[in-house]
Amino acid sequence: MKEEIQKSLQDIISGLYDNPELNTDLYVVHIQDNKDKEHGDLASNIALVLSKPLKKNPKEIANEIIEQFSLDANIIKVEVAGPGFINFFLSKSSHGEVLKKISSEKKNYGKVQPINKKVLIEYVSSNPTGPLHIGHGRGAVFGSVLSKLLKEAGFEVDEEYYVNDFGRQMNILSVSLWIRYAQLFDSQVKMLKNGYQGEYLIDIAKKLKKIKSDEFYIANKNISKLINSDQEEDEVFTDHVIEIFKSQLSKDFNFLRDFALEEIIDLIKRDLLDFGVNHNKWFSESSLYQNDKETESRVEKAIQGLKSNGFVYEKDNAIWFKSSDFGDDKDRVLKRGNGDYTYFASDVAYHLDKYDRGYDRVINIWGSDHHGYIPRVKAAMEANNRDKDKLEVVFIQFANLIREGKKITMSTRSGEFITLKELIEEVSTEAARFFYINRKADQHLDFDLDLAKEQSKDNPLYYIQYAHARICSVLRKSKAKDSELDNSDLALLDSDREVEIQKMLQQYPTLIEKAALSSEPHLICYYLKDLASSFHSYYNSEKFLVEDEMLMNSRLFLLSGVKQVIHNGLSILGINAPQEM
RNA sequence: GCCCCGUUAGCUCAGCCGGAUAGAGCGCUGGAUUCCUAAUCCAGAGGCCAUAGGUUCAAAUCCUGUACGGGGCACCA
Repeated sequence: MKEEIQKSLQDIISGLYDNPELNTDLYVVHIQDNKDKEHGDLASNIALVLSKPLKKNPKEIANEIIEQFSLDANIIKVEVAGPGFINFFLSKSSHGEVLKKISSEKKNYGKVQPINKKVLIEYVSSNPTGPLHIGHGRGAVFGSVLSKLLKEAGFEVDEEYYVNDFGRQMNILSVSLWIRYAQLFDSQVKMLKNGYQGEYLIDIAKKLKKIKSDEFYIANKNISKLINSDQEEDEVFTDHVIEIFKSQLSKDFNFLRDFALEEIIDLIKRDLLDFGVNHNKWFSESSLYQNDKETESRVEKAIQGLKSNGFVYEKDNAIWFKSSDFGDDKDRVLKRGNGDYTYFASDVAYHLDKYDRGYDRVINIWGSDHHGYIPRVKAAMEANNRDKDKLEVVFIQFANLIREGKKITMSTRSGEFITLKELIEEVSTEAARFFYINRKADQHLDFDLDLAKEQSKDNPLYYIQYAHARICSVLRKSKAKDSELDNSDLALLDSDREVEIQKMLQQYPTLIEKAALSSEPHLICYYLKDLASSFHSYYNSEKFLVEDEMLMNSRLFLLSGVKQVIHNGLSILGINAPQEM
């Protein structure tokens, strides 16, 4: 309906005012939904916009336009109001079209035809050194909902997890695992101060013991003494221990590392799956460093690319990238003085790889603490002759957990964090997903654990789900068949509440499109709350199982539309719409 | 110092690609259930949209400054 009005207005103004001085194609007619019923259903501000270029009174323009506008069965009245708005009044029966559409499209209502565009969303990508904790939860939900949303908007989506399985932290993880393992034989062995303290490594150590018995321990027993001499958090000492381990265990050290890595990734994958998060691609950082006999690794190639464009230099034994040439605060190190590549070096190679895989959009979902990181990555893309604007980064602000009105404090040090798994066990996957996504991503979020568990209208998720369950219940009792509802008389749905609900249902596809384009899935939550609220009002004001079968069927038809849209919206959030509660 | 983000009802927050009288939930006050799920609904009170300018026919919305609050600025990952 909007599109039709827009088109005919566009035709009218180009007919009336188009001339060599004024190209009316430049003025896009905007049609808005009106809040106030007095103003009709839809309105256009085009006369106000054209007032200046035409040097004419907007009301006069509006009147000229509506003279040319022809009414039909759906658009029953048009008028000029206020400073020059053109208001459109729709017939009550015209609102019912949306119900037929929903009824025929069902799950696909709101879905856009494939647009043949590919998008890569990289998210979570937490270090594989321990299980996911609640700090990762928000990004995880956001990424998975955005993925569903973009699929709904017609994109082909890949969801990727970048595994940081390279470098020093992997070594520390291996050492930590060995210590946990050694502790199974000698409880006197102490964990490194800088080691990974979490208990999950004990479980993994037990598994290791099952496979290797005491083999690794006996052969390297002497290291325990060295470790126990660790008294303070000294990075140099930690590196020293790593070196000893590497030389003494040699091949076994790699085994240890691979074993720990595999176990932890397994843990992460299980947690994500329980949380409704499904990455279809897992990208290993260390693969960027593999080189075939003939070619250099992707990291070396990436640096070579920067170098050949003249943006690399050497200083203090390190290799630097001149990111300051592209607006970054300062230059960044690619390869440290000790010969190690930095994380940034990996990231340059990784992003080049993403670009070269042929996506139309590349989206990163990062914790907001990484925002200072954008300039250098974009600089690296630019320096490699790639379009820096292709990379979109969404920042996720941290979430606080609130219990009994108070913030729960955590320290990631020493492993005292609440895991994602514990959160899910406490409040359920669905509540956790909803509460994480319910707020704009770049805003602080207070996650109220008590509210998430509450079963009342104060809990917005229950409120929405309850609306769905209530409708299911009515439909069950009515025993009405879909085919009967399809033939109901839509003109009977003419009360204010009924019209309002039909309008809301009509807005759903626009909402999905908007949420997808702006990467703002929280809009779905707000929409669903509004829709549920309108339904609950309606439910309390009308009776549905009435004698008059035509009336009953038309009302039930409306309810089934609401039900379908709640279902579709929740499914994008990865949340179930219950038949009963 | 530099860079992000915020400031809207007592509280928690929507709205922000400019549109007509600024919204929701909680809390507060008062009401609704012989009936399809009261896990619900209805009504009322409650606002200089931080502040000062600017752009515009029109600003909570766009631009600039200021104040206050949160976060970030590694040869870490």
